[in-house]
Amino acid sequence: MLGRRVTLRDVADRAGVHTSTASRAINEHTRSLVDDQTVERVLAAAEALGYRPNSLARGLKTNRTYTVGMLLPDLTNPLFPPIVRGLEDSLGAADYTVILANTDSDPDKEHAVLNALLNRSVDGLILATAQRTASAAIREVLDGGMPVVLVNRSMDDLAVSSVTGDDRGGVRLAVEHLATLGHRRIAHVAGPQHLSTGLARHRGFVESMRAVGLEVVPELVAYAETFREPAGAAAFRTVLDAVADVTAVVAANDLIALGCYDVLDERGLTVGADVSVVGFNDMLFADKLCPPLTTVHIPHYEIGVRAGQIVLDILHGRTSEPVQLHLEPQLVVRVSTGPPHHGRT
Amino acid sequence: MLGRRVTLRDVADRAGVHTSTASRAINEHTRSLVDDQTVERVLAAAEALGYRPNSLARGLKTNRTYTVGMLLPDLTNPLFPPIVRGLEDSLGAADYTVILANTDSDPDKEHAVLNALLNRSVDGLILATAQRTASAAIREVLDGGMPVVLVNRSMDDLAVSSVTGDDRGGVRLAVEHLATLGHRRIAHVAGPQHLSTGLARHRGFVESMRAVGLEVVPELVAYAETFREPAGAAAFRTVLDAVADVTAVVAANDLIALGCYDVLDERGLTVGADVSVVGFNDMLFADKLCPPLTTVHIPHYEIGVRAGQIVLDILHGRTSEPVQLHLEPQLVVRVSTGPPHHGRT
DNA sequence: TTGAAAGCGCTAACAT
DNA sequence: ATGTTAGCGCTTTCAA
Repeated sequence: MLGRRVTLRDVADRAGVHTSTASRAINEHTRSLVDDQTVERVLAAAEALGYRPNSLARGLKTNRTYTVGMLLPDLTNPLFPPIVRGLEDSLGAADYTVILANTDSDPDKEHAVLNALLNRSVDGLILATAQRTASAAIREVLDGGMPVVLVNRSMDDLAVSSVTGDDRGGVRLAVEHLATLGHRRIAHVAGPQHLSTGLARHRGFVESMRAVGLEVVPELVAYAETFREPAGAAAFRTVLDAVADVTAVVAANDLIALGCYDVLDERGLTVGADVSVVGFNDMLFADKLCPPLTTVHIPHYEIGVRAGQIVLDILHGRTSEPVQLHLEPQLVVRVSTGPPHHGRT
Repeated sequence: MLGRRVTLRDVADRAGVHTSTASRAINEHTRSLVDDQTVERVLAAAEALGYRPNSLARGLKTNRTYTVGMLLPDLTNPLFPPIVRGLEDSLGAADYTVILANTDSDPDKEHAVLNALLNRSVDGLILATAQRTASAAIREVLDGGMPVVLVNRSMDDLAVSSVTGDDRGGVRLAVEHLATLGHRRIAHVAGPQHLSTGLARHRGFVESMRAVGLEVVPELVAYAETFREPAGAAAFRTVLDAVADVTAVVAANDLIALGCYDVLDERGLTVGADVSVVGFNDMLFADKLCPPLTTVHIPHYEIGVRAGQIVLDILHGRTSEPVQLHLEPQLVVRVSTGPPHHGRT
């Protein structure tokens, strides 16, 4: 086993054919060009020798690496593993490999890892890091004609395909749920507004509040600087400090909801009984939290799957136009929401 | 930007040198062979043209891809993202890329994805999927001389390097904690015994119980078929059915601990107050569970970092012998443990 | 249906 | 210090 790797040449020799014939026999889509018996001999030889095609050589020749890069903020954020799995599963089925690169939401790092990906001649790019307006580096990639699909977040530029949850629709579900329970003073801890998710969920909040006949005073809305717990907590504190009779809050995501939990805890209030909290995403263990979180489920695995299919479509030239997919959200009612405690106006 | 990719040839032409000179100038470790002024001209030309080396061509020539493959059961398991991040961070710093492959703990799938990785000529392999005895496919890779590092789990074969938590020591911490609280009838829901983690934690349990002077009757130990919640629940049920006065349980990991939570819930018992539960790993959100889980923290990110360093050592030829690293665990006491409720014998 | 020949972009002897 | 040459393993015209 320490010997040289077996090459197509070895296979061809053993089968008594030329390498080009062996190549044709082994490559599914040229196989029809060669005699059935020859195919069999070649395949047998390949099998016997334990041949594995050298994908570098193939890629060098074909200008295809069968590799797709994915930029994401941080794999450690529970949002991403399911998306990545979906992507790997759909891309893997077509013999594509995905290479992950964490940016830690740092533009310099994004630039660096993007370059690393491009150096490896990825055939396409999945971006989970999109801002509403593209950075220069991303702009360049887009303009260069690289197949790109956005996941989770979209850009204002509709010329690039994206697969996201239905942010506005999802928040509507949350607001309607709370309104139905009898809440009237509903707060929103919004996410960063330079991200499509932060913006769309905020818009969804305002819209739906109006739709159910509730007033949105500015004090009911605070903006978290990031989608993480401490920022969510900080923002929610400002709301509680500003308005006394809040009975419910729609958090822009589950981590922000967790921040709201912390704040309520601090103030001796009980999540669910005193103040209802709704999250967004239905991340891993949302059902195991203290208390189990009512949240809007987004099919993250499927986001990955669909994104994979879209790059594949582009790569295989069977694409039409850029698409914006908004996958259907679903409200999951758990323990963090209930009727308002004191039925104030 | 739609034009042909710029090659070394283009750079060489612009700099007025031969491609081989350009190559030497661009490659850091041959740069000293060429005149300083020439280096400057080449680098300037590369910069101006936006040259990026074709890693396929380079790899084809050098037989190095600067790529390391990682086999893991499922990225979606909260155990792995931190390990992967650690790995990517340490490997990335040396310009290596990691390619992930999920096996879903399915031998056939493992075989398939392993092949996919080998086809890509990975320079090394990180295995988070190791069983105590290697499968034929893994054996073959090992025998072929591929640099391999095991993470999280090790093999009985000490000829292969591994980076794991200190399983036995970790469980000892858990048992001592419970014994100190006054527990005497302590159960163990063990993990699969064909995995080093399952075995070592079980051994650690038996050892430490003896060390603190407690008896281990067979009924106090049950074996979960997998490291997941339902299997943990099933196993714990058999313990509770067999022995009435259990006041605490050491779960082989956090997910199994969650299964124990479920069972106690079913039976109207309160975690912490009625029965203490200790987990293992300190996975994401272990502190947010209902109730927050007392568990043994394992530095997963660092496991990844160290594993990356070890492959790098092997790859750079500065390795000595295979090593077995056991990173130090730490008991994190939270709410799921407390003194036994009824002070029976 | 198969073979011959060229070449993808790069690196590494070898020669100068 | 630089150029010449060959070739990594594969695919793909082109010719037979």
